Amino acid sequence: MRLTTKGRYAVTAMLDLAIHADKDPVSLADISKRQEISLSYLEQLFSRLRKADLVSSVRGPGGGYQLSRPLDAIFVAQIVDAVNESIDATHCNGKGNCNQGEICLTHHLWEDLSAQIHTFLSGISLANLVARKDVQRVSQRQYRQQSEGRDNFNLMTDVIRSSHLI
Amino acid sequence: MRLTTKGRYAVTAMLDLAIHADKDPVSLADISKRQEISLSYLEQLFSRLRKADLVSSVRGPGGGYQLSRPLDAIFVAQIVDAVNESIDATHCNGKGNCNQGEICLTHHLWEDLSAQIHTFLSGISLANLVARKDVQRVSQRQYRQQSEGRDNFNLMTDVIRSSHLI
DNA sequence: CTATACTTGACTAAATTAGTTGGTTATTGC
DNA sequence: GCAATAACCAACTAATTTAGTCAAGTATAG
Repeated sequence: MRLTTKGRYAVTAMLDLAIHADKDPVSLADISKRQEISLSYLEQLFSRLRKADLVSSVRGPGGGYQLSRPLDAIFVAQIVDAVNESIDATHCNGKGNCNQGEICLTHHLWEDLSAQIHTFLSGISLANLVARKDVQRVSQRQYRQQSEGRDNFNLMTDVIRSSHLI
Repeated sequence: MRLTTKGRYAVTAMLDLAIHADKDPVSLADISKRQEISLSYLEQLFSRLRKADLVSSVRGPGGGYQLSRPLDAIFVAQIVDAVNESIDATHCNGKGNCNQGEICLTHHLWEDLSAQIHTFLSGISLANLVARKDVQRVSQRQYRQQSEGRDNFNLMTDVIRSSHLI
């Protein structure tokens, strides 16, 4: 799990897609204008998002991209993973021949930590973000709907429960 | 909140420090050998960790670095923040003159998300990691002690409660 | 006085991020 | 059929970040 501006661009673009998609596909040119991300950079990002099966494309005039799944089935972790090469395993990769019996403190630690963050971001869906954004725009308060809020809370407690650190 | 190998190096080095510090300071040369991180790179990292007041230094022979606070008062988020320049605010920074009334979807979204992760990593202390590491080495199971586990769970539920997304 | 080890700064190489250029291919509508 | 649209694709460049090197210092223990 790597977390840089690249991931932010991807999440932002996907959220833009989520917000502006009713039925017709959304062109990258539109996203580019709205979010001020260069078109060609978006092309690179969406190439990966498509390979990760998070979006599907429609060619030709009136074409563009569509989410390939409902809002509540696409999670921030998936988006970030799709555009970032996974973090390199460094040094003694798999071989286990690390120095003086310390048995690779480096690896296990960060990989676990990384998994934690991954699990955390797997708990936040585009639906969550859209809901938050909508409400933020409408009234700045009064979000956290009954059903959505409950589902998310349950989801998060599961995340917590399945974590190893706590 | 940025999350790259740089942060991993810092967390690893700090954990090494936490494990090998009884009373005497630990030299970067030792950490360098054990964790296979170049000495000069460690020097750069510890320069920042010192400025962030996470470690204190002792010069001269037998010198080195010591944690400037107890294990349970140093959190992963602080370490990562210390070595990473904070993520750039991009485009319409503060001015609010974003395009066609969208009022900077980009910012608020990612900054909130970023804050979430920050809060999450603020819940994991060096003490947590050391405990985990110890137990992992001893028996691979049977961690999650009574008291520690409870404290952490409470801490995390607070984190969850204070979050805005869920 | 000397060895140790932190401290500082400038410099370099590699990798990643971000963007550019210049195409091609598929599709729609006239 | 033809023109416009917009996805696709690859190579190339610039900027930034990461990682490491080099070469000075300064403080201190013995």
